[in-house]
Amino acid sequence: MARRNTNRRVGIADVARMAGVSHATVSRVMNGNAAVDPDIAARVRAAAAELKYQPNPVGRSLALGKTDTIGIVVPDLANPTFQAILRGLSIAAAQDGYRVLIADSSEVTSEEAILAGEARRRCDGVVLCAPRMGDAELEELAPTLHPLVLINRTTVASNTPSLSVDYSQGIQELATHLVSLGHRKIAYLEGPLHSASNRQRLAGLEQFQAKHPDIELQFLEAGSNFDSGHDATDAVVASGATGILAFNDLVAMGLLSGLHERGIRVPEDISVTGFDDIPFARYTMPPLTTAAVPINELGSLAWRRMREQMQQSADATEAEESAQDVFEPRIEIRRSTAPVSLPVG
Amino acid sequence: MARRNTNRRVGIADVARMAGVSHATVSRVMNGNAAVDPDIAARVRAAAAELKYQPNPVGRSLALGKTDTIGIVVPDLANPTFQAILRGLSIAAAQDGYRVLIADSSEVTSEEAILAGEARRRCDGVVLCAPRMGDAELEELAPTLHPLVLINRTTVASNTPSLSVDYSQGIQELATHLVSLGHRKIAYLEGPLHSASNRQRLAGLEQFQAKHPDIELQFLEAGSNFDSGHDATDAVVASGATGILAFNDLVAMGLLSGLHERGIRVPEDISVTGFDDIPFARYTMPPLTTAAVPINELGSLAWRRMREQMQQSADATEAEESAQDVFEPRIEIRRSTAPVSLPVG
DNA sequence: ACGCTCCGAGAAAACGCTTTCTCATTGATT
DNA sequence: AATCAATGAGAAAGCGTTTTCTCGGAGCGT
Repeated sequence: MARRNTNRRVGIADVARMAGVSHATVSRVMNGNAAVDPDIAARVRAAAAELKYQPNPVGRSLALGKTDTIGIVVPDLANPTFQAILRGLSIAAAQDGYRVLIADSSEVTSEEAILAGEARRRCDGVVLCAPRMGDAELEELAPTLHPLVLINRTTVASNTPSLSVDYSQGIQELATHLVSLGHRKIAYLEGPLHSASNRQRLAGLEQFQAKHPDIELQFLEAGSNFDSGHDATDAVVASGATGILAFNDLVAMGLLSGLHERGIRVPEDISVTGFDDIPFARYTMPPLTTAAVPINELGSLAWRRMREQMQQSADATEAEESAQDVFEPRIEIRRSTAPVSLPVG
Repeated sequence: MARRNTNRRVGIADVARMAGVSHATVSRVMNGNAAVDPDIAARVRAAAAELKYQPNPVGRSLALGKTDTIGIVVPDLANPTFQAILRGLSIAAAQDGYRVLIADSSEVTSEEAILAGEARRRCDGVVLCAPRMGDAELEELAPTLHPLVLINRTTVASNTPSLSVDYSQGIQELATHLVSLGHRKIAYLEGPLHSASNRQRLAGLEQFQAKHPDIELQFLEAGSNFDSGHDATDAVVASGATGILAFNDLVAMGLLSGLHERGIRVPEDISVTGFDDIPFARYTMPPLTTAAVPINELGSLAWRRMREQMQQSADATEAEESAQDVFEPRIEIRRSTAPVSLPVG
């Protein structure tokens, strides 16, 4: 015996007793599974209503082998990108009667695998955002998490869908935009060093450099949040670059603020670009030129891929090749970028 | 029988078989509950490790009568305030080994009660943010949700803790700040009409009016998001007010942007205040004068109250008077407010 | 050497539900 | 009128744990 019987919630047995039928019958009418005599069904329903009976989800989960819940693991819930993914996912999942369980790893990479595993055990599937997890660890982890959908990561086990943003392409377009405005000295404010999406941007810039050997491209350390952009202000000024590609909008905004404090005008003196097009990007002063990622769509597509995968593993039609969705960012030209001003002198 | 036995996950029975002991013993060593022979314990642990056994949380939940999960229902996950509460809650709860389950009512008030009930059944407790739910409905719902903690609402059933922000006080301080700058015509950009926190601000302004009968106070409809602030720009201009109290920072930012588009300078022509001090408030142009609510703290305190309550209902020490925490906003004077400019002429 | 106590492990019940299995009852068919 | 199929409800097993209950065996005292 597990718990004292005191204070029990109303259970299926109570309804059964009140309606004068067996548990089984109550279950049947609640789920509309098998044919049951209309009179009896009515009696059961009346009893259930009278007692305000609501099936215990834990019991159901155990019997059914599903929890109607999916987990999402994110590195940092303070990041607008993950907030937006979470939101898109949550809304889409809710439409199908699923809930989402959060696991915030607080940027502690070593916890991610554990959290993901735990989430998977509690839920019917996991959406994993783990930008800094090592590739090897991811490869090992992924099979144990199935159904799994990856965000901004891919795995060789090709039956796990992944959604990603083409950061390489986006950053190249932003860089090209700056060049088209006449900028010749460009600096990239790097994101976290081990972040997969930072690596993609670097790769994109390498391609860009190859195409534009005449452009002077510098790399400055920054990070992924507002403060790291703000802190990078001096380095930016020292670099002498006229066009700045920030890792993301947050970093760009921090930089904007730092430049403003030093009386450096944007875009007259320096052009700045962000990345992501978070909701606030259009309201900075000046409004931020950035690469727009349809992030809510990403959240809801994540759910769709998850659902597909849960269905096909229910059908036991295993190992189907899964979709690899890549979102092409669309650059959004606002007023933080402008033609380079004439060199003094 | 519920599911086909194919593809089963490794369960306690497998470990028991491998170690040559009973389920019970495995459970005992996994939980360190009773004394078990060190040799046997070692054998069990070895088997568990070998099979990578991880207890099924659903089974545990059923046996233990707890899920180690709490639910939070929010009206809109896009709102930075709720994002921050969620985050604070999630991090604090995680520290105690609890996870949080999200229920986003998407502003559909009629769904809130249902979502809350469902969340409660799935979880060990619920944090409820339901600013627009009717008082009567809340009174009826609250007892069924226990352990429950309310955000920005109170209930007469005084054994449910509630955390709230003193919006009345905050808005009065902001208004007083404007007055001290010489503003005599002030407009309040109202939030959603049925929102409890909007009502509190109105009440605060009523007190303010009583103290300052000479001030001309106008009420303009707006809403709770950026766009509603932006849309209210014309009305603001038409009102002739020189000091604007926006419902919250989002509305203020929208207004800032609208005013900027019309070439109206802030703070030279019009002073604007927000409410909440969301992270972006300090980075608007100009930085926004606002009332700072320690929102992360609110999230973590919500968890503490929840935990206290779960403990005391475990102790069966029922009906203890619960804490009603009210946070006093601290006004944060930035550059969106300034002395009123001399009337022309 | 016998009986008593104590320790520790297995058997089994319990958590709350779903679903298969089984069987009684009814209505139809020959 | 007697057999058969169909219908529908109850009994019971099963989901994966934890925990109580029970009991065998070892250690102790006399």
